[in-house]
Amino acid sequence: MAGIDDNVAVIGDWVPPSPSPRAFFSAMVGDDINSRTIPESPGEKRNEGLYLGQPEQMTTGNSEKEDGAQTSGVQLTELGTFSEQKSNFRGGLVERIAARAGFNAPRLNTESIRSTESSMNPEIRSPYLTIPPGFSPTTLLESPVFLSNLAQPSPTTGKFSFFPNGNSTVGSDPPDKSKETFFDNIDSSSFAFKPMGESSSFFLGGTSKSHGVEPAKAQFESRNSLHFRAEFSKLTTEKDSGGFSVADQRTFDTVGGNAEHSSPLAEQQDEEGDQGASGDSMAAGGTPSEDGYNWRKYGQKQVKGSEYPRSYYKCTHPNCTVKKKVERSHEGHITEIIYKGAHNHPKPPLNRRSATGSMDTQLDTPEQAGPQVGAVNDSVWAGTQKGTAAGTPDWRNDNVEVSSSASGGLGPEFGNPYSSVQGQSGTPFESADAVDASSTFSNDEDDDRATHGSVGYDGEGEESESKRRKVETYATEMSGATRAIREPRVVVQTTSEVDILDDGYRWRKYGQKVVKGNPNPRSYYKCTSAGCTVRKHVERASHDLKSVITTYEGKHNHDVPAARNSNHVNSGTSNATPSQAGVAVQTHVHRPEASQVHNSMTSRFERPPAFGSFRQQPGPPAGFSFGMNQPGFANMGMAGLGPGQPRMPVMPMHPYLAQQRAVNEMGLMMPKGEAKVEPVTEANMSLSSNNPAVYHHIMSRLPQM
DNA sequence: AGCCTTTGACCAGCG
DNA sequence: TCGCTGGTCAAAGGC
Repeated sequence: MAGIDDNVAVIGDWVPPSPSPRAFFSAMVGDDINSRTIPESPGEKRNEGLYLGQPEQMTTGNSEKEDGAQTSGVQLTELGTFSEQKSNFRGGLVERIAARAGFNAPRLNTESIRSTESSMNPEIRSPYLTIPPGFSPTTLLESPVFLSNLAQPSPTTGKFSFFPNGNSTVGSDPPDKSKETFFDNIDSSSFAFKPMGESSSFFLGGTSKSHGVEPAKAQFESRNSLHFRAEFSKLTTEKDSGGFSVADQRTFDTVGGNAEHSSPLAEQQDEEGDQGASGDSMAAGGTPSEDGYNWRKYGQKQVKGSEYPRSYYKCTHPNCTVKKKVERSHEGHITEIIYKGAHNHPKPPLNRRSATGSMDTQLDTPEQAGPQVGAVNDSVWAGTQKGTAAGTPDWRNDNVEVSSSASGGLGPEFGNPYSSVQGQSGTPFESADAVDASSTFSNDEDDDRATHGSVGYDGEGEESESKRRKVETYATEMSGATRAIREPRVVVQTTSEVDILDDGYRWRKYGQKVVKGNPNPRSYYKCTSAGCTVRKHVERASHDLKSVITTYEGKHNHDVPAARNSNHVNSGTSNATPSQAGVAVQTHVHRPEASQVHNSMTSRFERPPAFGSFRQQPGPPAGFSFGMNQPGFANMGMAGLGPGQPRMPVMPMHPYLAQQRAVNEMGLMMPKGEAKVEPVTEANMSLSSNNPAVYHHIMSRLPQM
């Protein structure tokens, strides 16, 4: 998450390159994806073309997870293309990101990627594999750009600005005015969560965050939609399992979860995640600028539980107290970014770093929203993202909003950015790499809290607490679990009543318990898909009953069930999930998230980007809800954007991205760049609903970035 | 000259 | 009370 605020959100900066959110929306809304006229940069277009162009493939892609080979094949192809394209772009994400971030984002190895992809196996895809060293999912998450592209600003990055901001332009083209208008409207109204900054999803549906980008390792926490946090925590299976005690004790399958995590794949992923994260993360977190804000490194040290050194950054803005912690792998990939506090100022002009790339700009935007807003909230690091404030221009407001209405804000914790976002109100997302579900759980509690807390929590006191929580959480996760294993964890916090439950996936409730710090019982769910180890737990935020915090753990190996996809928003309820209430919005969001989670988790990103938290506002804009809500591609699909249907403009971003966006909007930390990068998104948008595939693709890309 | 990074040391919280 | 750990400070150096 961007600073805490801003966490990760790398994405934001992208704005320029990527199509503006508006464009996306517009596209989504009105036009068929195909019809869309969003201009893209050549490179981008290509990507899109690739991805988008082949919705079917995308779909297939979805299957990828499940089907490794075939899909993978497709993906590979796409990915390969992708990567290549990226390279072509280069301006591409990586570069952009780097520029933005100020750091050098490792470039993707196309080759690597290809190979990885080629491997097709989900495993192979593991973030590591997939993600080129250069990319770290984390980065993406963090990178404001990413989000920003989406339009979501992330707290961290401050990009949250979301659509409104320059992001909208993203490069793309201006959709029809009508569309634009649409967006505009949306922006203003719909996106309450702008504040979210980090939380990714948000943006539209929270999805925005784009976590996608960062999948892996980084955990994202986006609490409310507002904030997103991307945190990377490694969970140990044991922890989870052990820690996890359910009051009800029904039967928790947690065990399995743990095991799962421990699975080689998981490990790989974790590792990858780390790597990827590092890479990406670097961009995101690593470089301060990634999120569009200017950071000054004031310290670095080796943290006990962490494999990599942790760098401490302060926002250089005069009165801004936002800080962020970034862990990078030796390779330079960002493995974790934690934002603390919310920016109380708009993102600085691109200037140097930001200037670096259009991407920066974009990134910035998104993140800004998030973290920035949160200024006040400095909750703990995690909270950084809090700032999330949703995309509102006023960071501060965001915070407020966020906190108050969870919905709105995402904590930036995740940096609010990313991560931090979590906070408050919004729905935070955490995507951590928790490998083990079980572990996750145990950790989750803490984590979640932390995350959430950070973001959301209003008062400073809360912040402090939240920080602690986060810190603790992280520490716990980090240390406890060996990071090695981290699985991506995504925490999505939605303000609304909506649960993430409806994420399009099928869930089986296997436990419920009251966790410390929250009088509200937490329900544990497992994905019912065969072979899928993804788990999630859902609980109401103690501070805001309206806020639902969903934490996803596990990877990913399958797409959203078709039916569900179709359900998406409207359907509202998801299978297992109880809450449907969220209604469309949530649904979208969730789904995306879920999908994201699944995908992302699986995806190479070491850390999954936070899924979006999208905070949806209690009442998602009607029109939007759909789009907005949709955090990720998945969402899109879910949204009912069928392949044939006009997709949501939302973009086809893959879940992560979406999430990121969300986050950004939330003000969370989403990774910026990548997502943004993505123009892809746009392209993605064009993609059909098959989000999963898209996600993957995107994911792939991102990392590459 | 200014800004940022690096890096060792210091401080505070916690068990 | 001690030790550990995380977070921060601040001098030195580089760009």
